[in-house]
Amino acid sequence: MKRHKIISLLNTETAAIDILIKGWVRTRRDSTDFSFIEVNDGSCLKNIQIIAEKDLSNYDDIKKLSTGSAVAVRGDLVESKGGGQKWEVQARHIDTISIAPDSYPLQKKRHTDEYLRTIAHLRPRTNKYGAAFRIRSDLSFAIHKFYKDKGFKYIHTPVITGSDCEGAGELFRVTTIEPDKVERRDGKTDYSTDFFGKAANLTVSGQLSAEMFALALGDVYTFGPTFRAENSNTRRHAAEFWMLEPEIAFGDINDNMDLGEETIRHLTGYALKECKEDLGLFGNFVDKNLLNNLENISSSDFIRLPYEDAVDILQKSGVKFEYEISFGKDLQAEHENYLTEKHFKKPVILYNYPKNIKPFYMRVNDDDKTVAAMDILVPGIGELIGGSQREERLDVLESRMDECKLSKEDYWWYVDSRRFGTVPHSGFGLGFERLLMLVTGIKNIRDVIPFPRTPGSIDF
RNA sequence: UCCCCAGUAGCUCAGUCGGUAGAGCAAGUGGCUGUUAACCACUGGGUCCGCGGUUCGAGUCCGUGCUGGGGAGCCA
Repeated sequence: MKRHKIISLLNTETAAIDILIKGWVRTRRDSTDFSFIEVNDGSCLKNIQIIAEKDLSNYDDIKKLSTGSAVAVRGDLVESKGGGQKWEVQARHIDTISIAPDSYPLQKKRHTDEYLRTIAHLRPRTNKYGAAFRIRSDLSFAIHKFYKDKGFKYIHTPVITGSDCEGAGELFRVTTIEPDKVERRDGKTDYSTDFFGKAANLTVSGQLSAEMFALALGDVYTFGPTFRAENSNTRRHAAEFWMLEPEIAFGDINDNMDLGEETIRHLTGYALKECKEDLGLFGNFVDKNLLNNLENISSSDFIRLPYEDAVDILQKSGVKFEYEISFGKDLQAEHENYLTEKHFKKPVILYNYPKNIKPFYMRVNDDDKTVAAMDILVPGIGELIGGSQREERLDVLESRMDECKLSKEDYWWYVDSRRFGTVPHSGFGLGFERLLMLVTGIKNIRDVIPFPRTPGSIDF
């Protein structure tokens, strides 16, 4: 007999005879002649209430069902005689699949996020984390749907890369050489005997590969794990995280800003529409303003501001910042927060940054001072998107690589793409966990990824 | 990596001036009840993060290490 998902039973309009559910006991309450058992199967936030009468043959066992135990219940879906729920299951048979001992760490009360992080293998069984990871699943799907509907092709870019200085932070080395057998040549590690015959690393971005495919398939995107070995200890950074990276052929910086804004607004709108029940939990218990904030983000235009104007606003704000801002300096967190949380109180797209603080591949503007970069900053999180129009002119790209002291030989294939049919193109990276933080109101990135990897922490 | 805060029962926390440990919830037992974070009574439960020091005496003060959290930098 096929098991029914609890979500479909709770959403049904009609009673049903002889259904089967399987799930985990959240709580049991005993009455004189029967027990109430609340069962959750992960298909939705809500539990279904099971009525187990004492004339069931294994009623003694049923009264031993503890929080966390697994059961299979056959019975009838009937209208509930009590308040609080429309449907309940009048049980005919309850099979105990497994009993959780009283050492089961999840109790019928609120736990702190810090404690739940120490039992990350069990935390998806809580209401809050179940909801967070259902939303994560739904928004992953929404990304694919959104880009497919726009005619973008999904590209699987490599996780292991040979280019060792993409300019986006520290790298995790990939090697098969035993640490105590490392050979040295000219004072450096000799990778010629290593698996790939040269140094290899986990990718910090699929962008360079994605650009090659944008110049072939038109509009493309990548969506997968990314690795940074930075010793970052903040609530916004993880060593392994997921990044969405679209790349638009023939698109300029304005097309790029349009796509970034549309992506964020679409995904927040999608969550409001398709994840109502789970999102409601976060609106009630995590951030009372969450739903209003998401409505505002999804329904109103973002601010677009050249970097130079942002510097001007910050300088004239009268606010005493810890770090002074002036043209040529990167914005500090306090500056970003001022713009998104105090001055505009909404997402802000900053563009045309000074070229000295941005990587080699960003397109140099006519002023020769700035590049066609754009960051999307959102309240509470900071940078959610970073992107740019790419430098498509061979001579400009090569001279920028020289300025940044990058080896053109190592990037020969990247440079090659500017020789053959080069066209203007643009793209960005969106931190998926940061998007989930925005959508759920969860304040720590470790709580929106199933098993977080951070400096000094790789349990589970 | 730097700055700040914290670590006491299974969980969340209190612990006054340095005088040898407490609550709520959870668990166990019993009772009651179409209940719904059920309720009532009773019972058990402690390496006060580790190490060292000061002191007649340290959960409390000092040093140090570890772990966790917040902020900064790096970035998505």
